Amino acid sequence: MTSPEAHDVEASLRAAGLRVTDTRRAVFSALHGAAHIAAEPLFDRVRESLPGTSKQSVYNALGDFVEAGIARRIEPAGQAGLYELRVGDNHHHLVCTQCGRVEDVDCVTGAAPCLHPSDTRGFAVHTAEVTFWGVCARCAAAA
Amino acid sequence: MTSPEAHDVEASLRAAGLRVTDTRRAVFSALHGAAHIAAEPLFDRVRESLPGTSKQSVYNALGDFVEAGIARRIEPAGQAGLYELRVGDNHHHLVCTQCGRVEDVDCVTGAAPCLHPSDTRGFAVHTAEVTFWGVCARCAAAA
DNA sequence: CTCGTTGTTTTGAATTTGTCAAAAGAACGG
DNA sequence: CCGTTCTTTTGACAAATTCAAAACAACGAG
Repeated sequence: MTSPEAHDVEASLRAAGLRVTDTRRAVFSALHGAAHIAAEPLFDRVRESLPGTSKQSVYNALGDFVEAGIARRIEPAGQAGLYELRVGDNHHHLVCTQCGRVEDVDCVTGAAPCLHPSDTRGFAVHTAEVTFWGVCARCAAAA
Repeated sequence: MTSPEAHDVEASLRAAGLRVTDTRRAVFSALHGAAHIAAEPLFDRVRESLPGTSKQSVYNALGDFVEAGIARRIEPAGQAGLYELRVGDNHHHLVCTQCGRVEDVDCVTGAAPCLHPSDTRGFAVHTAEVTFWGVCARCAAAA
């Protein structure tokens, strides 16, 4: 299941209430091939299958996906935004402080928000985003 | 204790191994007056007490403070970086998804990293950064 | 199947939030 | 008080988005 059937892509887009276009198909497929990817490299990938695509269209598609709930945007401090198709399970992220590598980790304790602040300060909390910072195996080995 | 004694500021800077300069004194004091503040508004505040200061100097001072460990930089997705003097206690943040307001919350469970991923994926984890997303009381009231 | 509406893409500029570099100036240990 | 080293200023530069308007395409109605 490394590349989704065209039908699956279309179905996903339609199910999200989005019109099916070449750009969106290509962006969705490219996202499918990477756990987390920034707009720029994703743009490069999209251009491989759909050469004329503009960067703005990629940003549009990504924004639409996030708004529609079929993609999620994360933004580890110091990096460009990353997009992922894995949504709805409130999973968390490991980020390497040296090379920036990002990996998924399952949620520590159940469903969103999965954690509750000691004092909500009057906020209606709906999500707890957890980012684990550390050094990845490769960077540790290199040192 | 809304504004620190000049002596305290100097002592803090020196203790961090930093030379004491007008810019740093002003930046530190301005930071002291706000729990979290972005570079731009902080620059405005600094200019009130030290009009000639350049934005670059403010960025320099903030970067130096972070490097020296006397300030911390957080970067909630979608916002400019925020600086805070509260360091060393691995506390977390509540962020309003509507207005962007940020509040501190004490760490849920003890000291850093305070949480451990279910699977470290080979990472040597040293910090768990938790961001609680929700709607603040004011925004909830406005809706 | 064709049209029209509505949503999408393109193009190109603009914005925000910083970083880089070099020269001038200031801190502080000796 | 001097000299070294660090800091500040100035101004250019850069990355990652966002904005806006005009051209274009999807797709439901007829």
